[in-house]
Amino acid sequence: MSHAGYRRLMSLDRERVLKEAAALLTRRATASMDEIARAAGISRATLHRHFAGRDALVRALEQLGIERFGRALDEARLEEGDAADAVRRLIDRAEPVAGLLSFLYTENQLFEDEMDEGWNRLDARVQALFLRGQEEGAFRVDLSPAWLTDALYGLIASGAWAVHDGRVAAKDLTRMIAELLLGGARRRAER
Amino acid sequence: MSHAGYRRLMSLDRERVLKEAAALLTRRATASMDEIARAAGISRATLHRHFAGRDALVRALEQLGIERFGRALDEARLEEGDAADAVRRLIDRAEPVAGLLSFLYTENQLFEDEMDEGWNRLDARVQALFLRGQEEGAFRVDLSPAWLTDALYGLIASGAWAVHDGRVAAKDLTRMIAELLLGGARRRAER
Amino acid sequence: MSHAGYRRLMSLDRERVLKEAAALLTRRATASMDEIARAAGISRATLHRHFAGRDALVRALEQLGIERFGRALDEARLEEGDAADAVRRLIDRAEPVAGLLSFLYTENQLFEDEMDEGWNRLDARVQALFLRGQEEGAFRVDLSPAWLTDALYGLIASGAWAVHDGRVAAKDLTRMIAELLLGGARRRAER
Amino acid sequence: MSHAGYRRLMSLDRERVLKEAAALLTRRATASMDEIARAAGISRATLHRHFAGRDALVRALEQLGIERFGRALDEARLEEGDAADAVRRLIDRAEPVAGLLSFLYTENQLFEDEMDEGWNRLDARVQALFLRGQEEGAFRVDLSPAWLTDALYGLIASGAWAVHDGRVAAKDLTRMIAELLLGGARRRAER
DNA sequence: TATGAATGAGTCTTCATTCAT
DNA sequence: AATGAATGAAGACTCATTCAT
Repeated sequence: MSHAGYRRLMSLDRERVLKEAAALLTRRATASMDEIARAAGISRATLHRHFAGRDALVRALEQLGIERFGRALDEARLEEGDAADAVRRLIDRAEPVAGLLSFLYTENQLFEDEMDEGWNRLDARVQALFLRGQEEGAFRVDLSPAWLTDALYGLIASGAWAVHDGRVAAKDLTRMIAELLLGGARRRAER
Repeated sequence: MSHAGYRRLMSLDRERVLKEAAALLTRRATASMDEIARAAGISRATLHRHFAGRDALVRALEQLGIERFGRALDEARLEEGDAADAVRRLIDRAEPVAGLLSFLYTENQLFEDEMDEGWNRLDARVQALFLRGQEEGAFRVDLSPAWLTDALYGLIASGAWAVHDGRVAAKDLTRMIAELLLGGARRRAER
Repeated sequence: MSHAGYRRLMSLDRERVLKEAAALLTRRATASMDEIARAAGISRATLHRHFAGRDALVRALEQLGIERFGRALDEARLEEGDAADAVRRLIDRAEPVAGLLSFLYTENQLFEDEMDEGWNRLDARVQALFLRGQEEGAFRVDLSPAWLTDALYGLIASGAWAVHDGRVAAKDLTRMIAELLLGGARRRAER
Repeated sequence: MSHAGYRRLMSLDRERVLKEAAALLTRRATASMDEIARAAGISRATLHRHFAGRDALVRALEQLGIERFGRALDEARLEEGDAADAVRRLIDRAEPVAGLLSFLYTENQLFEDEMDEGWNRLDARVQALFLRGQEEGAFRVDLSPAWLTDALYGLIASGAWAVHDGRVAAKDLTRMIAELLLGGARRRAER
């Protein structure tokens, strides 16, 4: 087997382990390295060979989260068409990444100040969407893009919990988040 | 000092420790018993005398959280006046409890199914508020009270983070949450 | 109240506590100071006022054990009459002290070498009884008085367990120990 | 080294640790996990890897004690030949296990009722020996097999102590126990 | 004197990590 | 490269003892 082939295999393996770790840690943030290893079907020692330590694993998950959220933003084509529709697409695509991002957010309270560069870039893209909506006259301007962005994250997170706990049907999730974020709870005169 | 005085002091002491524990664990959910004890200015052993173990401490915090949120609901007078105004009062009062509730929510993933009776009662009161708003024609009916309730929690949580991270001014918090929850991001025709 | 009266009261109290401690530790050698205090109906702190520490308590129990066993020897009138009958009386009187002595024996493995003077005196009295029996021609001489003494202790201890676990009736205990110790298991030609 | 070799080593290792633990706990029942680990030449953590906790270790020692005592019974060939001779062989073989059994007996006061099945089987074999002796007319019938069995244990235990404390010579032990148990202290007319 | 409260010292246990095969 | 074994470090918990009232 070629050297490249080897590296490719390793990479696939690593990705699989990462995926399992994400799935497990998303459910239980305090899962031990042992549990993670077992969930991935490898030994603790091997897990440590893939990721130098717990921190390294979390950092790798961070990259995974950024990558996934980045892809979600790409797929949502934030710059195209009606801003409200773009928000709807964003919610739809971002929702599967909610658990992972939520875990990373909680986990990284420690490293607070050294917020990842990559993350900031993605965050800026979301804020830019809300800014565009305001500039186009679609969104109100008395709520800052930064707040609308944070609010979006919060709604996605609580929406994910609501589905997980069975209080909201999975198929309604995107619509409920979008409707609330865009239109709010108050009844509108015209609609 | 009288016997009653003694008992009162003990109670105050316990409450003080609990408060410190809440403050610390809200900031860092993984704080050790040692850190908690030091934060409260007592020894680890004394902490263990007050609360039989970590679980007991968390359960006591649960009661504290429920008590505080209950008081917030009382003070917000949910049954009085305009439903939208009641929501505003609720946000204002609930916001200081956000951190604690958020911690408890995360911590109790383990005990998931045995959700506290007391908590359910409080949750029902919030849902009842949204239902009243819908019945009075103030709130839209295509978003369930359960979801509006979860959304409120999510917005309060992300709002608290936004303030904590300096993205939103503390004094604006209540208004921003209320405006978004009630009116949404979309610009209204009439305003 | 007179000074002597005070001391007398204290002494009574102390004795009662000691008795409770003996009863509890005989059952569970690892009982904590807390349990002992509660069994005696006083606080841990008060227990510590009576006995400077756990060691002091055990030493006091040692004295109690020696005193009780000494009284048993006195009551058995070891020097009087038939040696075999004296052994029977000894077993009968010593049996209630068995638990306490057993506890002390186990507990004092640590202090091994500094065996109590008082205890040695009592032990010597028992050995003297067996020696007398040998000299009078009643007991065989190929088993040393020291071994017969140890054997007696062992049989009393296992007898106490057997009663406690319900394998032997309490009323039969003295007879069974005495018969075995004196006559052995083998069937005799003449009897 | 082969895989089988690996597994065999592990097993040997575990057995060695168990042996050291038995030796230490027999001498001092309150030895800490740390001391046990050091006695076995491993770290506390490794000890915990071999035995999930103190309870698990004690339970493993229980199995070891049963196994050893069982082997002693096998080697004593209780069913063969003269019952008295079988008792002598039993004492000779059981004596090395005395310390361990004594420790287990004391330790398990807590679990009292759930006496081990395996142990009961062994106990029954000893009782059966005494019953056989009675049926063959060799042993007296006014002392129950159950009591003779308990008495045997008690004599072995006190004999072991007597040797340990230097009151009886190790080489005489078996004979002294056997003579006392079988013939008693009283001088026989015929001999 | 008696006791509720406090604590230092120690034990058990778990975890992330390294080692040796 | 993968893994069973080993371990240092750290956390939870308990206990005997002391303090302050």
